Amino acid sequence: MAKHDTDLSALFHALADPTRRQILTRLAAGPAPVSDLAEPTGLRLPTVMRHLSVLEEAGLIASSKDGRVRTCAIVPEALQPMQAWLAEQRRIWEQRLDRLDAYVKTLMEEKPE
Amino acid sequence: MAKHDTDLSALFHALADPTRRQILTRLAAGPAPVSDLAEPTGLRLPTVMRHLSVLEEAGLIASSKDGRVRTCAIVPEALQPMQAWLAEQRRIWEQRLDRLDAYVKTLMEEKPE
DNA sequence: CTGTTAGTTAGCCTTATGGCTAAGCATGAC
DNA sequence: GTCATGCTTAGCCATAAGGCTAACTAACAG
Repeated sequence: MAKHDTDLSALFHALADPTRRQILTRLAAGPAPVSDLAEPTGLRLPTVMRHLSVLEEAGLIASSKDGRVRTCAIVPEALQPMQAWLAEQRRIWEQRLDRLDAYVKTLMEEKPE
Repeated sequence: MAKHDTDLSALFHALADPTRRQILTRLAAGPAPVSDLAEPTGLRLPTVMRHLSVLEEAGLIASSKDGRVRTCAIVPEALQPMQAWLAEQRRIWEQRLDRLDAYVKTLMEEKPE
């Protein structure tokens, strides 16, 4: 599979955790040091550190240390690959929507589980 | 956290696996039985079955059994929550883009790792 | 220099994930 | 009935994920 597949996996995986999405939302309000990010999660620093490195490896955040304080910030372009994937899928999926719509409903009525 | 947070986690998690994305892409071409989905993955049936149930629990596919054949189909609306989350994030993130843009670049130059 | 503050690293624990084989259970073909 | 087919279930294994504590390092503050 192509390289951007790896990117997508890392991206989706990073976003699959509520704590990490919480951190991102917090960072949307502006850059913040690690401790500030940790506080509202109720988790310990080392745990948050790992969430941060997952986010950073996925390219969703960038960070830099000034003195003993590490400041983190979101990287807005990071969502782009996902945006692209989503747009492509919706394009394909919706081409078949009419055909599928009734069909899927039939499936779900026949056998909900 | 809200209920749709659980949904989002399940959704992102389901999409984080390349095999599962491959299956979805295959299904975009139209409904298919389990065996047909398994074949191009090179994985064993039970393994594929588990991928399918992850996809189904995330609401991304629906399936029904006719005789001994289970047919699977995508559920296009399933991407909607993700689409909504993405749109919202991009909205917030990009509000700060000007301010952040230069800042993040500074961070990354200072300390790439 | 001593003490606090902010991260960091190392290492442990438990659960989840992703793969497998082997065996089971329907259904459809003979 | 018997047998192949298509899915299902059970259970094993290795690795990854997400949490923790404890101990260490690097700045400031006095």
